[in-house]
Amino acid sequence: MPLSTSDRSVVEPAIRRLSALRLLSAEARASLEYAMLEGLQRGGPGEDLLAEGDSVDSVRILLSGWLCRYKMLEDGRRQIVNFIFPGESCDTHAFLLPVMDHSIATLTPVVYAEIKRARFESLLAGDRSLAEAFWCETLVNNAIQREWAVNLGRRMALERVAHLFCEIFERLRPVGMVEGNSCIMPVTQMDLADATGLSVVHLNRTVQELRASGRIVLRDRTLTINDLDALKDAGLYSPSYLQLYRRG
Amino acid sequence: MPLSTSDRSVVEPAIRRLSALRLLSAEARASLEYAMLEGLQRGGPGEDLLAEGDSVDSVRILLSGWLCRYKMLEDGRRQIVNFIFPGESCDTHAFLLPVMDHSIATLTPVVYAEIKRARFESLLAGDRSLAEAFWCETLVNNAIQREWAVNLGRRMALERVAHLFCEIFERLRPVGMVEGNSCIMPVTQMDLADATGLSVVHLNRTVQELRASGRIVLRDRTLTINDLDALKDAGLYSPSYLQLYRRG
DNA sequence: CGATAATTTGATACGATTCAATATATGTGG
DNA sequence: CCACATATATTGAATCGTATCAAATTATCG
Repeated sequence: MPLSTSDRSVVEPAIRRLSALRLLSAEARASLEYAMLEGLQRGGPGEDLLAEGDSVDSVRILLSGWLCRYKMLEDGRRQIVNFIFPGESCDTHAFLLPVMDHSIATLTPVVYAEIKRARFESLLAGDRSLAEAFWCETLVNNAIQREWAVNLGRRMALERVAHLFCEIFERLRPVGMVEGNSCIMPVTQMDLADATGLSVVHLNRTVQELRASGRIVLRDRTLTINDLDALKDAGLYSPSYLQLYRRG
Repeated sequence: MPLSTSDRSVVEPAIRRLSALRLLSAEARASLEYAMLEGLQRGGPGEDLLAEGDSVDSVRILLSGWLCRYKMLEDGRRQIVNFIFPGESCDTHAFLLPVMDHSIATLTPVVYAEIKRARFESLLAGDRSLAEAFWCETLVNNAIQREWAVNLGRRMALERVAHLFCEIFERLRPVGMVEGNSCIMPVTQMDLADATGLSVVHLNRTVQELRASGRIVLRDRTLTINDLDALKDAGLYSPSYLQLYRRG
C-alpha cells in the first residue's frame, strides 16, 4: 500500500540512525531522504514482508512500528531471531545472496520505505559514507545476533527477559522512542516468548516476577523501567555490542 | 609466530571458499594468494586471537585448524556463538566498528593468514568480485548466526547436537575436509556444550544417545555420520541458510 | 455487546543442571 | 617406556527450571 505524504519527518529515524553510524554529507542525506519518501509503504500487523525462500530485489527501511525476523521449524515452533526497530533497515545487501534464509514479519502497523535495488545501489555508489553506514548496520546486526545466541544459550529465563528489555530500550533510545524511563512495548507475550526461547506461560511468569520485584512496569503496551542499572544487572547486560554511537 | 612456506596449497581452502561465493578472476586470486602467503601465522590451541574489547587492524583468514567466536558472562558462563573453519575469515570488515564485541579463540593448533588493514583494503579496491565475496561471507555468517539462535532457543538437546553436527559436516565439506561420511572433530565435549548451550554432562549423555541409536560414531576425534539424512531429520536441519554454493 | 485474542493461574511432568565420584585419555619428565 | 599428573569423558542421584495441559480471567476489537 503506497503512502504519500509531504511530511519529511517520517524518514527521520532512518537518517538519525545512519548518522549515528557514519557522518553523512548533506547531499547523501538529501538523496536518501528523497528516495525513501518516494517509496513509502504501509503495512498492517501480522503480515510477512518477506518469507524464507523469497528472493530480494529491494531494500526496506523501517520508519515506524516493529518488525521481527523469525524462522519456523517444521512442527510449528517459532524462533524470533531479532527485532527490527524504526530507523533500521531490513536487508540492505540481501540481494547479494540468492534467497532469504528467514522471514520478516510486521508485529504492529508499520511504515517503511522501499527502494529498488538498482536505485539503492546507485545511491551507495554516489556516496561512500552512506555505503559504509549501511555496511556498519550489517555488522552491528551481526553483533546483536551473537548476543542473542548468548541470551538463548546461557542466560536463565529471568536474565533473558531482563536482557531483552534492556536491549529494546537501548535500541529505541537513539531514534527518540524512549521518554523518560518508558518506551512502548507493542508486542504480545507470545512474541516475547518466541524471542526469548521460552513458553508463553513461563514468559508470563517471568514478567510477573520482574513486576513483583518492582523492576519494571508493563501495562497498556508500555514498558517502564524503574531502575535501568538494576535491570541491567539482573540481565547481565553489557551494552557494548550495540555500538550505538559510532562515527567513522 | 610467522611461518614461511613455499607450498601454496596452504591457502587453498580460502580460495576455494571465496570462489564458491563469487567467481574470482585469476588476478584477484593471485593477489590474494600472495598477500596470504606473506602473512602466514601459526597458533597453538587455547589462545585468544582477539579478545572482546580489542580494536582490530588486520584481517585473519583461517587456513587450518578450528577457531571459535565466544562471549563470557561475568560469572564465567561461556557461550560459543560460532565456529570458524578453514577457509573462513575472522573479521574482514571488523575495523568498520571500533572494538570487538566478542572474542576469537583457537580450539586446535591453527595456521592463518594475517593481512594488514590497508593492504586488505587495497586488495578489495582492486577487484570488485573479491570485495563482494568477502561481503557475502559476512552475510552468510549472519545467516548462520540466526540459525544458531533457532538452535539455542527452540531445539531440544538431541536436536541441537544433531543439528550442530550436520552444520559442521556441511561447512567442512566444501573445503575438502570431509572424507566419505567422516570428518574430524578436534574439540572437547566442553566446547560442544558451550556451543549448544548445554552442560557438559548433558551434552555427553546426548552424544551417547546419538551413538546408541547408531546415528553417529564419535571417537578418536573423528565424527562419522552413518546416515546424514537421518541425522538431518533428527536435528530438524534444513541447509539452505548456509548458501554454500553461491555464485554472483 | 458478543466474539476472539491475550494474559494469568494451577497442577503435573519432563528435560536439563548440579554435584560428586569414577574411569579413561593425554601428556610430561625421568 | 613407564609413572605420574592433568585433562577429558562417563556414570549416578538429587534437584531445579521450564514445558505442557487445562482452565479461568481479562483485554481488545468489530
